[in-house]
Amino acid sequence: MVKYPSIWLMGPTAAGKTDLAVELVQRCNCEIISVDSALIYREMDIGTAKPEPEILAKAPHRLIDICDPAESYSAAEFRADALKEMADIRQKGKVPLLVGGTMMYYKVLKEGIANLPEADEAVRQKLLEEAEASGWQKLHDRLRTIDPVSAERIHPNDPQRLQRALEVYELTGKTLTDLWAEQKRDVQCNFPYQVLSLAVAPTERKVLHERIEKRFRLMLEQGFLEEVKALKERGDLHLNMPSMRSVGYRQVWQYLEGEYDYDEMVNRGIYATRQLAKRQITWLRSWQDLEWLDSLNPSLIPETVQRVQGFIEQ
RNA sequence: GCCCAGAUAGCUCAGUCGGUAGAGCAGAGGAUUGAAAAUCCUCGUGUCGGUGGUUCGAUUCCGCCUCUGGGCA
Repeated sequence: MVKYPSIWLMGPTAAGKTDLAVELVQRCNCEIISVDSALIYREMDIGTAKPEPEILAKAPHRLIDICDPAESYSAAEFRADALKEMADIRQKGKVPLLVGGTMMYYKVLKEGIANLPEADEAVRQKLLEEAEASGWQKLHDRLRTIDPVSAERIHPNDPQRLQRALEVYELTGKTLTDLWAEQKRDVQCNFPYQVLSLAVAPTERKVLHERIEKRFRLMLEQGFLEEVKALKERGDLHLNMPSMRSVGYRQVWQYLEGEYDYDEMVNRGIYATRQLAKRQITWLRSWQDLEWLDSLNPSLIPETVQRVQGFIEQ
């Protein structure tokens, strides 16, 4: 099978992915696809560190501003959307440059995803009510009887996965374990791209922490509070929606609700961002064939341009 | 100047009726299949402010000192 080239620029939040991508897209024959579960939302610009309109004008990003904050999106939808965008870019004779920090999206894009039912609000609500009435442990016990393999893997304290496993069974009558086995059997995951996996990050964690703090404070100066206030005033958004659970948005929302004072909100926002970065790095540590780039390397841009051009030409 | 209350993990604090101590937060490591910026798991040695005394043994009791709150002058 012919494999087309694609560049994946990964890395933790605040590492400088966007800046590097903007340089690459201007010097190499590629187009950007955003791989970011928060940039998909309209009306969420400051807190997501969405590139400015002027930047987007010279370096267009696909898959940003594709959802309303009241909507939810998923890794499976991302896979379909990204494959479409990649094919489109390829047909223009260019190379897809995927940029972002949502590691699960990358994983699902490359490895495929089982044919599972999509989220069902009614079923989720029912399971949630059951859990509130008799506890998640009860639901975990039930999962153990219908799908012991999944029950072994999913911790009783992990409501999200527990709810999902039971939801899938409720909707299909099949267990997650069986459906995953079907996915393996099908092996229809013919991902037609060769990937250059790059990850940007400062070598030292301390440096990343400083950048995160500085950026969060800058967001507040740029009017992050007002942005969240406006979202809150729409009246149709809630803290249990994926959009409003995003790092920073959740903490500002809770501050606006009076749950804690301003300084506490700033601290919590910074902590949440650092913790996000840590989880992203955990994904990257086990990523196959990853090439690390140092955010602080003074010749980061020319070296990366050269690496990317070399990859595209081969 | 006097009186009272504190001083224990990076932060906020609990505790030891005398046998060298533990929570939350932070931090670190890990997991990750339609919410993934989500959700979850694991990880706690620190001159218990300093210094003398009592004691087999003091972070714990007593004295003095230093610092921080609060009160009285």
